[in-house]
Amino acid sequence: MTDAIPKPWTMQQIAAAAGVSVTTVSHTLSGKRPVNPETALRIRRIIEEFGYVPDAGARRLKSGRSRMIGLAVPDISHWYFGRIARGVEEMANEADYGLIICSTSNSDPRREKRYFNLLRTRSIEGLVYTASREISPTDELMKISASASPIVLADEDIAELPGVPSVTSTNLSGAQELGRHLRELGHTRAVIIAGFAGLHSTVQRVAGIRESFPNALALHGDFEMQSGYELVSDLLAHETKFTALFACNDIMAIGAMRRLREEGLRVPEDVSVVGFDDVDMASVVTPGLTTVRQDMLEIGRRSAQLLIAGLEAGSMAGLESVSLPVQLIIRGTTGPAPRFATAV
Amino acid sequence: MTDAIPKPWTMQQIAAAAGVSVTTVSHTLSGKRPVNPETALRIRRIIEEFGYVPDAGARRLKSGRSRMIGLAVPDISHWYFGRIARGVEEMANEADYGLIICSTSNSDPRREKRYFNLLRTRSIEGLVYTASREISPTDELMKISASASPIVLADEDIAELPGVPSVTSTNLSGAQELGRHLRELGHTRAVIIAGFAGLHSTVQRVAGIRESFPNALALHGDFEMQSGYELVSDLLAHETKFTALFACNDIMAIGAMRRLREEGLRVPEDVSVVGFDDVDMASVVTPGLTTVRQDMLEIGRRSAQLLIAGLEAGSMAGLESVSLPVQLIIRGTTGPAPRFATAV
DNA sequence: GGCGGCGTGCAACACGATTTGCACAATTTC
DNA sequence: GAAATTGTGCAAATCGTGTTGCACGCCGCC
Repeated sequence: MTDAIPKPWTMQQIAAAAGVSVTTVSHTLSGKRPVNPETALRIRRIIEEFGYVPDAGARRLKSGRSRMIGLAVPDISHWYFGRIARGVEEMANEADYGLIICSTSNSDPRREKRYFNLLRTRSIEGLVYTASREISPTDELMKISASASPIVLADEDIAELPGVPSVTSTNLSGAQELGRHLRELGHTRAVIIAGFAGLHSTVQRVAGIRESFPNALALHGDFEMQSGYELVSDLLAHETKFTALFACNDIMAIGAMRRLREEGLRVPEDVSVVGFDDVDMASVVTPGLTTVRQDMLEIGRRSAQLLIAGLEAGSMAGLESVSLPVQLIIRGTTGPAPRFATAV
Repeated sequence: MTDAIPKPWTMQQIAAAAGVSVTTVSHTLSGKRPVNPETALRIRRIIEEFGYVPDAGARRLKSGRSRMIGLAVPDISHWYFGRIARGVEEMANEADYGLIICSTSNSDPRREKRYFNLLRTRSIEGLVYTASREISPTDELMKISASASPIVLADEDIAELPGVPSVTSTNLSGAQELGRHLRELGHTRAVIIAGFAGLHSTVQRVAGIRESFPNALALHGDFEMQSGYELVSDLLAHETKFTALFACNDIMAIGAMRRLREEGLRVPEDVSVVGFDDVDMASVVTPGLTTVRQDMLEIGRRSAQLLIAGLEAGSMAGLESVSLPVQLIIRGTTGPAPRFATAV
């Protein structure tokens, strides 16, 4: 055991080295009682020399506060959730909280339970939760939120959880703007590649588009590229006629574009395509994807802010949900509706 | 305080409700001593009913083990680091460890110190560290690794840290393959958009390319898209002649392509472009980017595996660094060298 | 019947940091 | 000069769990 993992110093040892009691050491650190400046200096020097840091577990046990919050995301390797994570991390750091990120693998119930247990074991004081599919009433989330645990929903609103504040984008108005944009270009037939049917955000986006295209055909996918690709295949197999395609997120839009192109259809000359989110890829594909920009970083920040505010207040009651503005980004995938199509 | 944050149950309370001592409750949970099956059942029922979960902090304090590991990444919102994170998370979960992800904001020293302190405070038992820039000898990392703390380097090898195991890709052979590929296409003049000069991975990649293009011009960027864009601008401003461009990562390659295209240069007809990593964007841009695929997920997994093995063994000594194979992915950005250029 | 062994449970301590009550000295105040 | 105040430090209790030493009752064995 030449390279055994080192044991950290205890306050006891520091006190012994300085020739004082642990109380004095504790007080020099917390400043809750005056300590002789001379003694304090000696103690500080020894702490510095030893590289002593108080044990977090013991501290939490005594104080009841872990100064840690959690973030549950379906898949941290998605840019989209990565941005949220970064926002949460920024705010947490600013408020001097640590962050535990939990990848729930698209809401695998076993993992989810595990992560909610972090809340029960007081490893974390609160949780920022991002849902990727609909919430069923039997969910662990329902149980834990019913107990007034400190939870904030990021990026998704769940009607079944009335006491839980949320931070979302104004999905409806974003989709409305997209609809109007397509309308102004002369489009009359639009299809929708939607997300999960039970998600509030999806419902809102579909509703927004339908204000301009009341009877737009809507197919439901899973937000992944493959899904956009396959749903377009289905549409083509049925010779469905459309000049505009709205995907509920950019990734599906990009998958859809690929399939359209394989079919010999040009974007935007034959079909205009729009997405939602403005992920990093959206500006990189050619032509650039017309979409709606959500500020995921800000969603993360505000969620953390809300959660921490609740923690400091000792209660989540009275926290108001936030809805952030979105921005229409017009790039190259939208153009005037082709003549022949409007004539069909 | 109608919605005050609820206090969890203590083992004490469970014991009282079951009419036994805490010892008996503890033993029914741990199984370290036999408990009357009848009593055990009663206790288990009450635990279930109350939703009791043992306090993690107290447990750690007593056992000395937190069953948590940390992951430090420069920016969690990058797909690249997100993949690593997911791999680490998968393995950690499998081994029943929790994961704390720390975004170091491109190695902001203040944050880094904060995260290394997680190690010192025993909040985490070990750390998977991914570096984004060179390590200077004064770094906090040097200090902490000198104390034989449980650390594994993911995605980067640091020569100055001899005792710290690492998990990397075979950067050299990947770059060699790229070089040979370009050579076979008839290219003779290549430029290199490199990464940070102090990174081992960058050094290896540049060396690999130079085996085929001994005097390739090398410019250093920061791995971001903007940097690829700007360095190509510099090259163009000097009317530098080249028919092949190697970027040390895909993102810079994509930035470079954008600038080339703005200049009216076609990819791959006028200039062949290759990247490194095979990020998700690489297959989405048109034409698809020829690159070298690294298995970031596996890098994450193996790093976590290595770290956890060290933790279970009680020592990091004797753990061997891992080098994972890479794969050449030929897409549309590479083609035969143009005639006129080879004649220059 | 005495003895050892086994099953079962309890009281008490340990983990490391914080906090409270108390003691002792030095100083100030009337 | 006695009393009150302030500064400084210690011992001990506390947080919730895990573990150890010990006790009690029951069985079987000689």
